[in-house]
Amino acid sequence: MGTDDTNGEAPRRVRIEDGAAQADVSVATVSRALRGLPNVAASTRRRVVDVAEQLGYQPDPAAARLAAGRTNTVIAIVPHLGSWYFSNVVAGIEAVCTQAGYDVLVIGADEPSRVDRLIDERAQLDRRADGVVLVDLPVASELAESLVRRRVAVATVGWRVGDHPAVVLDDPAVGALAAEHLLHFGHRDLGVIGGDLDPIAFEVPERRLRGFREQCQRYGVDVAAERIVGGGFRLDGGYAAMAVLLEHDPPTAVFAMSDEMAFGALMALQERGLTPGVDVSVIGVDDHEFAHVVELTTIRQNVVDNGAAAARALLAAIQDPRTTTGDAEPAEAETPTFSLVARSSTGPLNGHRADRTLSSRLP
Amino acid sequence: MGTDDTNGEAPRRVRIEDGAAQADVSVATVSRALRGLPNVAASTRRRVVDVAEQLGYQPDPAAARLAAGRTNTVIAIVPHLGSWYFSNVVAGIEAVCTQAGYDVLVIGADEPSRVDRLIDERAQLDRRADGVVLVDLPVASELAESLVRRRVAVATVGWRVGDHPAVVLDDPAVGALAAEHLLHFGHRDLGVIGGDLDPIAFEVPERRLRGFREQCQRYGVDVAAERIVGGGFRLDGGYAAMAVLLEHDPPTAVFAMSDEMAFGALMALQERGLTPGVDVSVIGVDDHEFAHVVELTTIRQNVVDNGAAAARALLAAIQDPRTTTGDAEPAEAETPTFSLVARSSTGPLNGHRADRTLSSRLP
DNA sequence: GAAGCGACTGCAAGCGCTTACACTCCGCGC
DNA sequence: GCGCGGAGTGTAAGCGCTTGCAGTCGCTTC
Repeated sequence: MGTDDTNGEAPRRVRIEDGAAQADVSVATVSRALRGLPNVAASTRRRVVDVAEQLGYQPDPAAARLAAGRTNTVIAIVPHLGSWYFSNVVAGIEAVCTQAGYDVLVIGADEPSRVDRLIDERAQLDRRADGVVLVDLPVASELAESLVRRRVAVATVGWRVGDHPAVVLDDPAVGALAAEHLLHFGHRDLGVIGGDLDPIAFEVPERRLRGFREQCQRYGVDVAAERIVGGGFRLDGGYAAMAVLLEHDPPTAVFAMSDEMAFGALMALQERGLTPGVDVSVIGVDDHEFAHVVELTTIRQNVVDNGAAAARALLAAIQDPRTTTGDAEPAEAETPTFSLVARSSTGPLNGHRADRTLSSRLP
Repeated sequence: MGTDDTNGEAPRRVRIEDGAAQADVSVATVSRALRGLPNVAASTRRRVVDVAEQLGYQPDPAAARLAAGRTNTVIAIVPHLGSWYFSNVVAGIEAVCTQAGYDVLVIGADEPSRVDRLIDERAQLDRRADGVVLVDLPVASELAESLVRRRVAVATVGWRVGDHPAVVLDDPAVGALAAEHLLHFGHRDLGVIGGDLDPIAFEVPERRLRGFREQCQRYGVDVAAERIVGGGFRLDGGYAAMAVLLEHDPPTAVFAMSDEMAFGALMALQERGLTPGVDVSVIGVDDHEFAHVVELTTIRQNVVDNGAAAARALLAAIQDPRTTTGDAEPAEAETPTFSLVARSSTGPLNGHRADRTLSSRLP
């Protein structure tokens, strides 16, 4: 063990015993005082905190982890780090966790197989983190349980596993709201752009579609199967899907299950000289920051908040002692809100552009 | 220390000594064998590796960190996790580091002050990671040096600090290429949308502008100061900037320093019934995935690769023993490549739409 | 006034690894 | 035939914390 290699004049690290000596207490007391544990006299705590401050002492995370068996770390596993949706979810998770003093480890699960392997016993997730946020990752619930058995809290976004805290948009309601908006405008020939988030199958499209259809049925409207086209939740998928929809017997209004797909759909329209909201109405989901620029009607959700809510629920689960004993109340996360944001990409069936103004264009 | 609380039937962890016993060697040998260290007989190594495999043994990272003083962790600090550019850089970093067996910790430095505080001695970055990637964060070089003194390798993206490995686009050349493209089309009335990445001042806009102007000068063209407008590298900023440019004596071509700003600029044009590439040419930088959809001419760079390259250089620096002794060769990172991607948002001065086809529309 | 009880504090045993150092062989040179 | 060096292995001392347990001490409570 290098005791004193003075080559790079590396600053000597302040250890807990330095603080203990300085404050004239034992290391145990320093540890307790600094972590806000009970059974420390107020005056002692003051003194210790002051000394620590003055010395610039902070406990070594590795040592603390080893000794305590807690890592103060949260892992965020997302299908694809670079995409708009996931990166915003991660941003929300990071903000909350960092604030709470937790480190955030990110893992991109670009290959689906990687997920299982990750959560697998081997991966030692339990040695790395106190909790994991699974974002839109359809892991088998046995895997989640195996995590919990190993004392790792689990929270999910967009996907529900067992009764772990989950932040899941009320997708059927979102679908219904989209349908209602289009139906209300008089549209009866409806198309849907949705489909799997390739290569990971997940339930969101199905749920949104269900709500959409149910609402249509209330109006006695049926959505033809050939008017439901997959778009893979990506821009080019939306573009291609709209092209398919326009090919034969085009709908007058289209529900795209994400804004990115809606953008692609809009491009396909424009390329054909069709005006969104007049010739064909398009509604998306998310309220992506580009949506207001292209005047896309959409159903807004706050993606960053979704991540933050999941993180909060996760931290609560971590800190709830009952979690480890297995008899915890399922710590339910806040349900995300959503709302319709009407812009000019949707309009009444007969294309009356009416009194629509541009006032809502830009912030 | 809880020795055996059988409440949740938590699986007993496999420790190194289990492997040692099983393979009939000492723990030291197991440690060496598993980490590929020398001085282990091939036969012994085989045996140990097999046993570890069979037992599912993997060393506890916390214990390894504490004992070895290495963390096998890399921290990525970015201004804003949710933005397209940064999240893609992070994706590149994550891919490389995970591949190499390093954990990736992310920190969003949304408030600029947070950066200094982070790198500050207090923050114990050295106890958390072996290396840090600073993405477009203009930290003072003293801070970087203080990190190095504490044995933390540093690599940067978009910004150069001391002679640490840096992945920096040749911004003047990018500016020049943009200028050349527009000038070549005959444009002489040029506008620029650039400006600080608020709230963090950094050099990129300045460098791109310099190259742009120098190229213009070679054509005897001058860019009027009032035609250089800040856009904050965001979509709405680009929109607003284009509005300003159009207000009075509009340029015939505009260089937007990022695609996001260019998208905003395009919207501003369309809103006024102006056709990009005909009435006003617009060129961006990045080749954002939306660029090909709106037919934006741009200068492509591979953002994910930039992150990956920085990570590779960082890992090399971490593993290079000279780094710690201070006399390391500055491990230079690969220089990112860039290339012009011509689409229809730019065109010849007099708006001849010529033989442009839509063939390059979508993949 | 003795016993009892909390509130504090300290002692010391780990947590599960890594690694300096010591040791044992074995082959080889002279 | 002996010494030597190097390869391979083991021993054990930490790494810097956390925490169970065992006090210590000043007050209540009968």
